[in-house]
Amino acid sequence: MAKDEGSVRMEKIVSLCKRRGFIFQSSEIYGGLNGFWDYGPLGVELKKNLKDFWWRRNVRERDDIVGMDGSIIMNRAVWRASGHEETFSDPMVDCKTCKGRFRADQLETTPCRQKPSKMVSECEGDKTEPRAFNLMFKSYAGPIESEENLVYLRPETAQAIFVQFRNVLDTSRVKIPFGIAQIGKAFRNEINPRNYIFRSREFEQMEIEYFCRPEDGMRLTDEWLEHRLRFYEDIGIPRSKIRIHDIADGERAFYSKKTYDLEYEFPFGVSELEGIAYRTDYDLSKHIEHSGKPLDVFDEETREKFVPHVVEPSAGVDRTALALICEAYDEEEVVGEGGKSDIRTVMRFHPRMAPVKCAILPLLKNKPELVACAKQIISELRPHMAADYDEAGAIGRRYRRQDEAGTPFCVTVDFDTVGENGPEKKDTVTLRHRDSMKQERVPIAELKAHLLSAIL
RNA sequence: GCGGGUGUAGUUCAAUGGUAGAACGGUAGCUUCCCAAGCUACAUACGAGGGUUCGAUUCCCUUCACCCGCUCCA
Repeated sequence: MAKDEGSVRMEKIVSLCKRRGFIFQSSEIYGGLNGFWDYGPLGVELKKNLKDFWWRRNVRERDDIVGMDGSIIMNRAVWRASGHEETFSDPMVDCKTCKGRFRADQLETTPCRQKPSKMVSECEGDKTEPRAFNLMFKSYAGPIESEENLVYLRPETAQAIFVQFRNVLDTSRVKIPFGIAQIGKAFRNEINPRNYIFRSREFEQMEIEYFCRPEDGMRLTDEWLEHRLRFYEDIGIPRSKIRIHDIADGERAFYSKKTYDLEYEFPFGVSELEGIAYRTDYDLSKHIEHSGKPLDVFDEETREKFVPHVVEPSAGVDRTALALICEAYDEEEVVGEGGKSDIRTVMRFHPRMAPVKCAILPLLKNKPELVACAKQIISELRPHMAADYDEAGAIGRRYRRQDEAGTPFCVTVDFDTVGENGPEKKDTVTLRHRDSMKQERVPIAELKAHLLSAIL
């Protein structure tokens, strides 16, 4: 069967990610582990840029959102209250006819609800395939592997925010409406991880729980939608590549009154990057019920207490990083001076997301004055941005290397820079632009400001 | 989870029942080199385990991983 365009493109992207050190298979030398991935030197920079920018936009640049960083392992009661422990149990089969739910391994011994003379495995009911609901990884806190010590790796980051709601409210002088933001790992024991890093068993989320008055929930959900779409544009994912999926009544989680999924057109299909869910007061109410603690707030206007409602924009870090990679990947035909053409592979990251912002290249490595000058320049840039130094091979080869890494700027130090060809061009360098391949002459003194303005 | 496919240097591929070649890439050196294809040298691979065999990268089995389709995605 012929491979479709998306598969071919995806294979090229996967290959480049390995070749250039964006993404590796976890524990690869031992054969890997299904559903787990590592980020290499370039990948970790990309992911860090994404998280840092998200944090800047949603925490640092706003006065109504504060951050926190919850532990991955929490008291088991958290997951009882949230409903995860109950819902994520053993593989279950639902019967659409009698509405019963049965353990898949007990179908032969469980009587049918409607025809108790028959077992579930024999009745006529329209049954689903067995579904494994318990997606939570288990471990034990403490040396004894006992039921009392059982803990879960969190399957979502949100609960850490809900259970610390009171502490944040009491210590940070925030007032409704306000949000708590968090970036962190979550774990789901997915039955079949798929699509490269898109669905993995260990992943990172960046999400906000935005607490508000009940009457503001719907409006704020729409406001967050716009805000989040702007974010994606600001990291280089155009609005035209994002599909907004307004989840219909009946398809949403039962506690949600409104949910938007933001989906990106990946080469393997349109898939979710982020969900913006109006979760009402479901989560806080559940924790009030289970913990017995007052998680409501006092309304100065109405002189009444109420449980805040919450709007949750929840984005997948790894999925967004993959979207950045997919969006950036480009091949273009370049015709050289001799009429010879070749394919240039270039990662067109937004400069703000690019793993390396700038590469400093001495034209020749066996000329000490060029090398010394280049090293001086990079030492001045390094406190301000990720910069790379490369002296190996022909200059054109080095440009192409940086193209595959997605480095937006290359700075070349040549004999003019060190004043060998007269004083006019002394202390200037060639600034080469990744996307256009155009070059300009820039004074070294202006370099830092020039680059910083482009990558902010 | 089911079905199909694929596993050989970093990547993309080749060959072979007698322990493997290439291209690109990488490293080192040469080079007044500004868009990969100038020169020289070097390094690097049969996913793992078991079986058949005098001998297995090749055949068989198991397993792991990846890809495609279905399923699933509280």
